[in-house]
Order: sequence, then C-alpha cells, then structure tokens
Amino acid sequence: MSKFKDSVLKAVSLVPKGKVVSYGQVALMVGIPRAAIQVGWVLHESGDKVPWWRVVNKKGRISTTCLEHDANMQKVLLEQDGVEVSDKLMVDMCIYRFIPEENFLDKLNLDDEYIQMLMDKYGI
DNA sequence: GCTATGACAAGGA
DNA sequence: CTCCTTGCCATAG
Repeated sequence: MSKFKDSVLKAVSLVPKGKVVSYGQVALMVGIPRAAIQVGWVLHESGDKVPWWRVVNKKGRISTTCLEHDANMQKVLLEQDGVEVSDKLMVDMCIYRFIPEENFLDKLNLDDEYIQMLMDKYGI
C-alpha cells in the first residue's frame, strides 16, 4: 500500500463525529494539495474501513457517482452524526467544516515545514 | 514511460 | 446555488 493511501485513510479516520471535510482538505493533510480526486478514489476502495461519509466536495455536496442509494446512505449516516443534510444532498460547510489543528497534523507525520506552509497559506 | 480515467477544485456564466 | 470548462495527479493498462 502506498504512503498516499495510508495517509488518506489515517486522515479520514481522524475526522471527528459531527464534522465534515472536503476532499481538497484531506489532500492538503496528506501533503498533496491537488490530489483531491485521488482521495475519493482511495475512499472508494476503502469502503467501510473509514468514515468516508464525512468527506464531501468543496461545495459541501455529496458527490458519490456510484449509485444513488450510496448518496442517500451517506445522507443518513451524516444525519446520524448530527450533521444536517439538505434535500439536495448539501451540507453547510460554514457550520460543519472540520478545521484541522496543529496536533491533528502531527499525527499524519507531516514535515514541520509543510505545516508552516499550511498555516501561513490557509491560516489553519 | 505514455495515455486514459476519475467519490475533485477553482473560477466564470 | 447549479452547470460547465480547465487543471491536477495517483493508478491502471
């Protein structure tokens, strides 16, 4: 298993209940800011190993292209976490967006230099 | 090593 | 907010 997949799984598994993250955020956490689409690819493979339903696209919309019932299942799972999902499968990112903290990033074995770059660039 | 693919992001309409 | 286009990058073949 590549380091990329391992990091993605670890990052997603650390997302707290009641919060959601975008694929782009996860990509940032694993050190590859523009590999958001690969994150989704890894989650698709992982299935039940991680809380994949806490990951949505940047607009806060559930974007599983698999089957419709999967998207609906994600909606139910999010609601079980206490996250409100609109009838159009939208989540209010302003409220539920999970903002990673420094100690959170430490768990992902990121370089201090990279963490500084994130804080400097995104004000984390 | 090169091309095609895709649970995406960002920006414009 | 939704839809469309362009750009990114790890994998698969």
